[in-house]
Amino acid sequence: MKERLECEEILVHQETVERLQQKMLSQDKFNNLSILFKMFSDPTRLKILSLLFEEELCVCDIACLLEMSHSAVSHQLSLLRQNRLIKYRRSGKNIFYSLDDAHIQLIYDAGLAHCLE
Amino acid sequence: MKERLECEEILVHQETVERLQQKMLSQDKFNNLSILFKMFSDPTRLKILSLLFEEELCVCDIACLLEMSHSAVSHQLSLLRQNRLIKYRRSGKNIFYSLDDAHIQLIYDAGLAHCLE
DNA sequence: AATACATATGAACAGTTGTTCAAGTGTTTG
DNA sequence: CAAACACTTGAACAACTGTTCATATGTATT
Repeated sequence: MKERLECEEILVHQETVERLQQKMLSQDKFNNLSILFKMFSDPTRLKILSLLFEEELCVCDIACLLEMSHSAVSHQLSLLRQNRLIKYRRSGKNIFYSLDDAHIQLIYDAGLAHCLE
Repeated sequence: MKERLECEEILVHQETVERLQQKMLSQDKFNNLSILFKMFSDPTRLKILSLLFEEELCVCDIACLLEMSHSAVSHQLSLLRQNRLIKYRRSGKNIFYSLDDAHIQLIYDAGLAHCLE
């Protein structure tokens, strides 16, 4: 705390800091944004999303493709659903998942472009 | 395991699964991508990045703007540096950080666009 | 109605993450 | 060169994350 005050008064580029302070988004927006990116920060969820870019799939299909238990997949789908990245529809015994929003693929693609340099 | 085998042989859309299997990226790529997105999955790091989009800043500036300890900021900067999102240059006693790659802002902006709907 | 099936959910547990505290660099200034 | 400064680093710890296991829900079939 003492550190910070010294810094603020003596060392820092005062005008720069004040200008940037105005521009900064609210804590809430940063929190929401971090939650969105958190959805992309796990390989299992990325795999699921990449599959759903191609087409609608049921839990069973996804579990097979990922070689994971239905339960593990279902938990991840639940997270993606809660955060509005995907939606679902029931068809008889199956539940089909698909993307909820075209933005999602844009975010994924922007990340992938960076990774592939 | 038994569950999965049953699924693979009886229930799943066989052609769909096989086709998607071909298309899927390697585990390595998914891992790298998840690490990249993990950098965006914390509000503190998002704040830092958003500041660096505007201009080069020293640790002290950032700590002031975020009202956080130098140490906490430095740890986050270190992570961002290790993962090549930012670079730094020393100038006397100060170390100035800046973006390492224009892609970074594209990813951030794609996320923000989604959040703001 | 009873059973089987596809998926969901809750609890529990190991592994990871982000912060703090204390101590350590490297640079400038007197 | 000693002190002050700007920043980094390592250890430690609470909080969070992702998986597993066991159980529950809802739908179709018999």
